[in-house]
Formats: sequence, structure tokens, C-alpha cells
Amino acid sequence: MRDPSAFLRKHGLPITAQRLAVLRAVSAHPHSTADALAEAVRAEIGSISRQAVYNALGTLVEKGLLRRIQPAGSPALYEDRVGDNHHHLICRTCGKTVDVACAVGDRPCLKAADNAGFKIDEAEVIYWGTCPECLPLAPARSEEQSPLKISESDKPTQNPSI
Amino acid sequence: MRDPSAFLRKHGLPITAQRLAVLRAVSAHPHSTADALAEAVRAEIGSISRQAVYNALGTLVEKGLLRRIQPAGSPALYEDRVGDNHHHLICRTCGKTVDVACAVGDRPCLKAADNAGFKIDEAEVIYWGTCPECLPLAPARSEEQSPLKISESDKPTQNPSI
DNA sequence: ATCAAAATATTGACAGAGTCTAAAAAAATA
DNA sequence: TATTTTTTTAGACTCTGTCAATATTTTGAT
Repeated sequence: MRDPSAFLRKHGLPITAQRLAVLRAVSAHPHSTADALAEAVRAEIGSISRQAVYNALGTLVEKGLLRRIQPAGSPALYEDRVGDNHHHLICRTCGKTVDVACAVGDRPCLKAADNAGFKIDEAEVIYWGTCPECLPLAPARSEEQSPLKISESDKPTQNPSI
Repeated sequence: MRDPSAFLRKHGLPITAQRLAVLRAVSAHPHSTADALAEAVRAEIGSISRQAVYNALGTLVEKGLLRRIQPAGSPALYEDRVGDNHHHLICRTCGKTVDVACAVGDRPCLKAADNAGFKIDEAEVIYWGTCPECLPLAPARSEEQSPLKISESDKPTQNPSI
């Protein structure tokens, strides 16, 4: 997004310092939590209320400027890459999240085998696994761990993006 | 699962009334929250603590007898259909959740276009849309609403399964 | 049947993430 | 610049889920 101000204006949204700063923070730190983004914004413009961050993220997601992903066991993450139907690959150990192109092509994921009468508008795909850095640390894995729940002791680098 | 007791024994788990009741509750009300399951169990055996429900669900998921799904914006849901790699279709309006067979086949979802060096162990797919009952209520939809977050006013049938 | 050891259930406090509300402040509009 | 609309702030609150200590139940062997 080249001109965030123009975009906000186009949608009839008042342009505020908070919204612009949140937008820049997401762009600079994709796949970050609301909390991490609030910190990033504070580093840039001094201060912002928690609610203002949630407000900004909420309306920007609603208007389609941002995308919210909510992995199991993790707070919501935000990114500014929208409209290309890409998916995500998340490390169960450190939480690192990377984008992956849709495996099936452009937007075919929207077709379920049987839609049960639903009108489907989104296919959300999350690949769970272990990232290259964490592979040597935890080669074996039992049936399931609570994903993204890192005990304070064995976390290598939480929120590596920010 | 025909004989839950045998299964528990096989895994070295003590057989408790709570675990068996939770198991039956999930079987009777698939795609329910921990809270709803607690209610169902209470209706059957009188009482159970919240923690016991979480404990039972946790260990049963861990042992592979149950599956936990955690849709964005919703508390975790549980089901007893495991091991067949099916996916889910969720109504944004009323939260109704139905099973759908994997569109691509047996377990090919495990292949991402580019695995970025990750060792992928699960592909989680959720189709978001509007169910037949809710379609007439909300024909138009803006870019995104907070999924599964139903304002008290316009919810048709929350937790229809229980 | 009974008893000791191990595991689970209960209870109540606690934590993280997010929402709600009313009042204050800032943008937009005229 | 005055007015109206919208956003921001601050703080209380809710909802899911977890932690920890104690009481209870299962187990397995007598």
C-alpha cells in the first residue's frame, strides 16, 4: 500500500496518527500480535492506548487493508499482505510464521468437496510444523502439544519478527 | 470408539466417571465447547468441575481419542472423529460447524507449495462462510466480520449441536 | 476385601486477550 | 472558525483457559 492516507480517505475513514502508525507497524513487522504492534507504535509516536490499537486493527481488517490470522493457542497476528489468498506455515515450537503460496493455485481452495449448502467465502489453511531452527531442538514430538504455548524455559526466540 | 474403557486402559489411563462422561458428551455433541460439554456432563452425572473437563479433554486429545479445533474468534471445539484428516466448514453468523472431506484427497494437504525448510506435520483447513439457515438473514457481507462473535441480538441458534 | 501408592478431581485464585462504556480529544464538514 | 461526527483514552469487565494445593478416587498387590 503506497498511500495509506488516500486509502483511508477513500473509505471515509478519518486519518489519525494512530491509524497511520499502526499501519506502518504492521508493514514493518508482519505476523505480529496487537500487543507487539502497540509497542512498535509507541516506539514511533510515543504513546497509544491499547483500545486504539484494537480499534485501528479492527477497522483496517474490516476495510481489507490488513489481514488478521488467529492461530490456535496464539493471540491474533496481523499482516498487510492481502488479497492474494496465501496461507501460513507456523512453527509449533517458536511460533515463527511464514507465508506460503496457495498449494492448489489461485483460489481453488474455495471449493470444498461438499459445501453442505454453505456459501463459502474463505478457505483458511494453516500448516503446522517445526521450523529449521527448532528442528534440532525437538526432533521427536508426541501426538499433540498445545501449539504456540511456549513454557518460559524452552523458548528460543518468541516473536522473531519484531 | 466402541469401548472407551478399553482405550483408556490401553493407554495406562485410570478410568474415571468424568473421563467416560466427557467422552460420551463429545460423541453426542460434536463441535462443542468445553463449557457446553461441561453442561452436558452435568446433565448426565450430576456435576463435574471445570478443571476436570479441561483435564479430560486435554489428555484425550493428547492420546488421540479426541480432536480439538480452534477456529478464529471462538473457544476450542472438540470432536471424536479422528484420524481421517477431514476439515471443517463454519458459519460466520451462527457458528454452525460441519465436517467436510478433504478436498484434495487423503493427506496431500501436508504438502505446501514451499515448505521453507519446515517439517510440516499437519495441515489445518477451515472453510468460512454462511450456512443455509443464515443465508437469508445476511445476504450481503462486508469484507470481514469478527467470525463467530455473535452479538446477543442477532444470533439465531448458537451452539445448535447441544 | 484391604491397603499403600499413584493418579485424578475439586476448589479457588490467577492470567492473557479482547471487549464495553463514558468522557475527552481530534478530524471532518459547513 | 463553529459544529458535528468520529476516534481516542482510561479503566472496568468478560471470557477461556491455566496453576497450585488439597481431597478423593483408581489401581495393583497383598
